Amino acid sequence: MTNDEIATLLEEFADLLEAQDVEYKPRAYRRAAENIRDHPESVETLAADGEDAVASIDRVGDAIASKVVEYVETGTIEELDELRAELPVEMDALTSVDGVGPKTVGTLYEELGIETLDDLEAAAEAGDIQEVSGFGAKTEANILDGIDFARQAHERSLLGAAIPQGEAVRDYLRDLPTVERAELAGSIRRWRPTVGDVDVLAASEDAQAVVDSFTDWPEADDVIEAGTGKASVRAGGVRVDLRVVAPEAFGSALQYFTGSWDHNVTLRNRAIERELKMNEYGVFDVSDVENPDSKRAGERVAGVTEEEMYDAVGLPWIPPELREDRGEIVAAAEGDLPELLTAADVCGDLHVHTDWSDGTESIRSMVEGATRFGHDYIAITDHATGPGMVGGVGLDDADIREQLPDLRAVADDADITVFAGIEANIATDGSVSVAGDVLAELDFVVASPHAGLDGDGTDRLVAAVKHPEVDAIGHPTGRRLNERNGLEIDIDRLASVAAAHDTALEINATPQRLDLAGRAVKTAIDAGAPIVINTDAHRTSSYEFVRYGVHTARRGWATPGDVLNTRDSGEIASFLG
DNA sequence: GCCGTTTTCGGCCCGACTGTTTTCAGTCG
Repeated sequence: MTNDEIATLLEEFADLLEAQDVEYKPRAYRRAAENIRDHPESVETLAADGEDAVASIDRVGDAIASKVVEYVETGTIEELDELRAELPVEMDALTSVDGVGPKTVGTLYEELGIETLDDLEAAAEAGDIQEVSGFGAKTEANILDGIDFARQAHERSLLGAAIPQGEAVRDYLRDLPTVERAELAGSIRRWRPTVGDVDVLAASEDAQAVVDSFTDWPEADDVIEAGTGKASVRAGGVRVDLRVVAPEAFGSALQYFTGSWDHNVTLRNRAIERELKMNEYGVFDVSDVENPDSKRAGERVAGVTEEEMYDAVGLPWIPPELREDRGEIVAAAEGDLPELLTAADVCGDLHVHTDWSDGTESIRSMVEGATRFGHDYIAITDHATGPGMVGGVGLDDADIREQLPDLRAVADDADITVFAGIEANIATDGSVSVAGDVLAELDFVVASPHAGLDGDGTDRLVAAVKHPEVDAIGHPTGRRLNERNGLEIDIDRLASVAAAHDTALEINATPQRLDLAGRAVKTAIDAGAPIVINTDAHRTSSYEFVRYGVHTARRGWATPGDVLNTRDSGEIASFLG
């Protein structure tokens, strides 16, 4: 039972309550759900320790904690079942239709008995929906339009898919003569591993012209809505939201729409303490204002740039990746923000495959590709055979010894340093799939879990960390975004052992993985464990994924000094020696 | 239902857009 599962259940609870016009509770359930989903430990495990342990999670109180424990123990929540019986609808599916929320679902069930997407489609096609009070022909047509999109997976998009789309629309907007500035905003600017949509912000004196050009964007498949200051389109299965603001409010809008929500709440409270009001239009001095509730009351003291916004509340600018309300505002106030690493700091890739295992290119081709990419060194780490290596892609000990002379020969010719390595498998008992004397002949050993990727993996990984020949743990949890959650790991314990044994923990930059995640990276760094950012490239075109790893590291507050492969090849060699 | 260097009771972010409305409700971010 994953945290995500529990969170989804609480969100259904919230929707059902909201459909019945219950006030405030829905928000309480949603905030609890969000914090449970993001909780670093397994909430199922917490629940075994009782309600108090669950209630220790922020925004989770006694009532919700007892429901979570009930769910973990019995597999069901009585009160939720009662709500479902009163409103027996496929809430998740129905609310994924654009413009349909819990209240609409409630009304359509009461009036027309609609329970499923199929019911909804049939009612819309029959013209029944526009007969319901409060609904009209237009609403009915919009619902019909949105059903197909809702049926297609309404999963969140991978950052690796959303970023290229976002950058394309951003650059398209920047090229418009009416646009002064354009930036991505929202979770994509914070580089969250998955995003619900692409948010883009533009500064212009002529909002209507920008909206018109945006809806004409050649890559847009469909226009969802278009107003005077904002518009939404679908492009390649992703929803892209545009907002246009006046140039003098670009900084405040960018700050506001970048979020996170919790970061902005903390920031806004800090503003209130200083008799300031902070919103998407700027920072306003309301110390002399009788009614500060109106949205632009008081003298405007900031808003053109983000730097100005933070400066107005006595803070330095905070990088978007840190804006998750995990202590960044306190750190900023005390001058303790980390000097985050950048893509330019990374000078090598220590996890690369070739056609000796499941890569698509030769050793030489991968080395040349890395050279063109600008790396100073790489480690060739083909798969060793072992659990999870199906179809004979993995190298056995004899294969590894056979590959080694080839590898050394390419290395001798190369313009960059080439380390001879292997990606060994970590079995469920923590053993490593390659003989110790073979590993000892290699320069770099990354050990990774590839099978049995559920349950608690801490002991398993700790055993691998302690192995004398293992230099790094690859994709530690084994998660694949939108597919599987991977191992649960006590990252505190793993990291402290890793620190003691000088074993690096990998941020695997493959967009489907991004493993470790930012929050775990921060814990690992705090414990003193070295981090290594690798692409796990199976072809030369994948070297560019390194930026997703870099920004994941930034989400974990990483400085260049925390990351192994910011060091030059000589320093790497001595780390390995 | 949750939470508190304003608080254990009385508040909960708020503005834009849409569609349906005679002044607003629902959705969304």
